[in-house]
Amino acid sequence: MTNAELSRIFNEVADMLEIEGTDFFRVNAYRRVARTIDDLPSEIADHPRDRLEELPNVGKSQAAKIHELLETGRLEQREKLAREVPEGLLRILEIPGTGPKRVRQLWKELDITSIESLKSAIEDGSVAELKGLGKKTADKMLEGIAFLERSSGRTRLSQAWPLAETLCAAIRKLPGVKRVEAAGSLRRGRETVHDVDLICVADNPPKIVEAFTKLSGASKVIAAGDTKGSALFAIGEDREIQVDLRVVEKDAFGAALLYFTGSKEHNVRLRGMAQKRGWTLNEYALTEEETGRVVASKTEEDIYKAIGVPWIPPELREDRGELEWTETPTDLITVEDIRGELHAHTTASDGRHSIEQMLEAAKKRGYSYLCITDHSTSSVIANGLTPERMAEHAAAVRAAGKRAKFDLWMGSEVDILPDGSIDYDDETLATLDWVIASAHVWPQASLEHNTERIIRAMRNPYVNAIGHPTGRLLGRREEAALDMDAICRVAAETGTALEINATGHRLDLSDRHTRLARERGCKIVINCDAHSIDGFEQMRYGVVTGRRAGLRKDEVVNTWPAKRVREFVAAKRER
DNA sequence: GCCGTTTTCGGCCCGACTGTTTTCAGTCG
Repeated sequence: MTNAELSRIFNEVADMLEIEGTDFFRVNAYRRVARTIDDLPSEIADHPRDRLEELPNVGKSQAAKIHELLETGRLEQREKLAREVPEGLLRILEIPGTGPKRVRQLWKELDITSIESLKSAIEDGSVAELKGLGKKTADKMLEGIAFLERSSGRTRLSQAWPLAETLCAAIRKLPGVKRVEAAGSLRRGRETVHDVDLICVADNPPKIVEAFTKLSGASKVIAAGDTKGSALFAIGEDREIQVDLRVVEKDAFGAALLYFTGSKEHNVRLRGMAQKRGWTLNEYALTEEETGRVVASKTEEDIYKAIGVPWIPPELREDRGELEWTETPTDLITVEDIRGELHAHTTASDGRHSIEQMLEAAKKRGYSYLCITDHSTSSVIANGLTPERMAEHAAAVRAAGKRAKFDLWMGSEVDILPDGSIDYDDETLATLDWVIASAHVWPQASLEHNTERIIRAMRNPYVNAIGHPTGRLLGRREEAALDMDAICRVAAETGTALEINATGHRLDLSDRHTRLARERGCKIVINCDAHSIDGFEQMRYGVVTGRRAGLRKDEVVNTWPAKRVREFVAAKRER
């Protein structure tokens, strides 16, 4: 049983307990276990069973449940709950604005156990007659159902980030606005976000909230108060995402930014540390409890400093030990550290732009090198290059680099075939400056087979990096079953870099796997896998993913000068 | 149900907003 499956079960048990009316804190304990499991870099099935209790938020009782699930694939408690709580209620719980109390009320008083029966009960007016509800609440539920049906799950960072930028720019132009920044999971760089949180300082808060709800792209206003507004905004062709704007006092900006950036767990711990000093921390300020004196509030730095911890970069605010740091790391990877792109396609295979156009785009970004890595023979759909076409392409690439006086490299994104062999022979590979090996098709195979396939590729002396190692596509395809620990060990041993593919729908490696790779001493390369000149813009998504793993500049191959990258390639070939 | 430089029991975040309420409950983040 995988971590993802276990975590889903614990969350499901939490939902069912909550609908049953269980004490909130007990319910929350299950959610915390789910999160702990979700965060683990390695499979919990491989953990020593007698040490489960050492995991945070896992006590005796939860350890026994994990054990039961791993041993039998079942959980007695969950099955008992499932007999009591109809499955459809879990779906109803997902409707925005509908929480456990309402779900329980609908169930007990109207015997509603599915979205369908809820819809008809709303339409015949019986929901509106329930105590504490009315027509407005019922109508909101209908809208919530519609929202649920057209926006499945979370939105990719690469979709939410540009929207946040557009909205911030528009809000900055409103009269009286002093400052506006994105907070929330978007600021923390999570691969997907649930909503967008914006924090704003302005002269006339209610006016700004109102103007915000009328911005272009706002499709529905959910709330508009004196200091807070919520609206749905269109994203892409058929998606919407909720955006919350909070207007705060100038002096409270730091406290608000900290509070609304989260994570919840980071904030809870930070508040605990403040409490030990007799202070309280909320979205307005860090305050001395007895006197009400404001200790700090204007900037995040002030607040952290007062509490006695260094400023923590947002991407690392996940309560994974960061509050025990004595100083802020100064060498965490940034977009400015990136010196070149080592994964780019041209019209020779499936890219949209020519060698020259890609070269110009790289130059424009201030890169000092670029490697052209078109597909190999087997990627037929991507117009992969036969060795003969590849040789011609290489000549064109090298000539273009010479003409432009730019350090343009010839490489390949070569397919890892199902048996782990490489699509070009060694003689062909030896002509290249840099080789990324990627698995593009994942035939149904065991974890052992998949792992062996990647490891075999890494043992090839000409393979310098593994592209998008797990093959996942956010919201569309699960990562392949792989023993990532073993892969990281062999990557470190053979001098093969693992890629963080920065493409918005990949982010593969994930932050979690990047953390594991760091622990195993692997080198990382952050690539845009650019299929057009716009593709280079995605670098920031890869970089924040790395930052979430605590990735340092020196651990990232393409922050190095070209000479050092060439030495990295040469070192593996000489082994 | 977990956790502990305040503790093995008693906390565990709490304020904004909405709707249905005449003083508050539910939801959300």
